[in-house]
Amino acid sequence: MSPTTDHDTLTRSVEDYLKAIYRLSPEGRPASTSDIAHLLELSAPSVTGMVKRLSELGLLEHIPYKGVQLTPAGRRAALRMVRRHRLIEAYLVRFLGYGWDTVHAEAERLEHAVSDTLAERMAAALGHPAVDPHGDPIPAADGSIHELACTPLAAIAVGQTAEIRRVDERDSERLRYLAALGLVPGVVVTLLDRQPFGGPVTVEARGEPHVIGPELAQVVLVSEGAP
Amino acid sequence: MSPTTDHDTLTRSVEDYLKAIYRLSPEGRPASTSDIAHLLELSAPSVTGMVKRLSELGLLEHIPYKGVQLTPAGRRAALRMVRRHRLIEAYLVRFLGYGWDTVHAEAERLEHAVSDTLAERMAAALGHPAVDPHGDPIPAADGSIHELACTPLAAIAVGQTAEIRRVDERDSERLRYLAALGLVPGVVVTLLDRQPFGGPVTVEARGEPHVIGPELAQVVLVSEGAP
DNA sequence: CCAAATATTTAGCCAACGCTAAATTAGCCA
DNA sequence: TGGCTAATTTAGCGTTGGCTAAATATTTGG
Repeated sequence: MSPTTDHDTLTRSVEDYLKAIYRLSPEGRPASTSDIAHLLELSAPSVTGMVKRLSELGLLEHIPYKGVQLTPAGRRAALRMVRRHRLIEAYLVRFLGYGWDTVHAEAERLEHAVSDTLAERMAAALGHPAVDPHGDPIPAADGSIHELACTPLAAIAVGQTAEIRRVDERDSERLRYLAALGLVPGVVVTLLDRQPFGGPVTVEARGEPHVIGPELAQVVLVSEGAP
Repeated sequence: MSPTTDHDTLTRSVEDYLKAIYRLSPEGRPASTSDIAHLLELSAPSVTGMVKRLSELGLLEHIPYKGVQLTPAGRRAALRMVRRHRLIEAYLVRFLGYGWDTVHAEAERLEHAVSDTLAERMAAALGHPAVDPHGDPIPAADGSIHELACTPLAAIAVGQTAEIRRVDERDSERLRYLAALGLVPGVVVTLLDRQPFGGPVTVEARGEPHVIGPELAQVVLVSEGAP
């Protein structure tokens, strides 16, 4: 209820900044100016300028040359955006024929336009899902979120079996490729082989072996718990 | 395919101006600066300024001190917004529990954020409806639209029977009141009485008589063709 | 421990879009 | 037709949120 918490006074840009800072550091560690600039594809001075305004709005704290941390109000606002984004993705995939590789861009625009009411109606229509189509957890309306403990596929031991939980959503090419291989959340995989020095790994999914590069194996998150 | 037709280069503001100008004159008569200003709740000088920019973008033609007319490109862009707006309203009422009195504000924001793809998917999910929940016709994707010939309820003859077709969507209070009276599109009414000098009219709807003021009777549009 | 490389901020600029106050034009009426 | 009023435009300004170039701080490697 503080004036800084008042939504709808937040600009599209402001919302993007808060979301970016949250993504860079969900735990609240300071995030660097240049990381924010890189993530939002903006120049570093633009970020410095906006950061100054956001800190005046009480949404974050800025220690010059050191970094930026969301205040509780900033974090709340960021989580609200994350919730919307993921609910929208889930809704579009479930009800409007979107694929997991195409929802991101649409959600990126819609998240700034939906009201709280609409977000909650979508949540209800979906049966209040816990995760979005990429396995990312959807924060609750009260701002609580539990990230489930995952490790990159690249990091598990050879011979180990695990379930795919979550895949970075941002590159649609990559998502299409992974879907073609059947490497989607819920699928159980076994690591058959790993080449040294950052080489490719071989995984078995649905009885089929696949060789995938290390950077892919880094963004596919799994958790142990073979059924 | 001309550069001026390229969508997504259009700002939220630009889209609002085009829509407003279209609403003020669907037939293409010149619209006045101050009418635009009034509709958008902006100052007249702001409108003059934007009008200059829009005419440089090739979206309208401006004869100073005379008025403004959409070019074909401007009209296309306006109709695209109108289509989205009405599809969104229809979708929200049909699938997400909105009432006809609450959809307008939500659609007003969403129309700027949905992609063509999403608009068409909503249209498909709805079965390509011809009208929105207020009876306003939804332009086709190719920009064609047929306004059905209607007369204000205030204008029909005493004793005449007609069907409610369309109600101005913008005032939710009014919409709620009309819904409470059962005066919604599809309902057949008979004009029982009209008081002179802009006095109230009495209509019968579903066997019940209702006395309504002249301004209400002006925004409820009917067409003759009692079943 | 200092210098070079890197990160960050400051300075100064621009475009979009809003505003008010003042000037101008149009339209009307005597 | 001349002037009054109302509509419209021009002038000048403010905010948001970008940018580049230059200055400054930090970090790192020799």
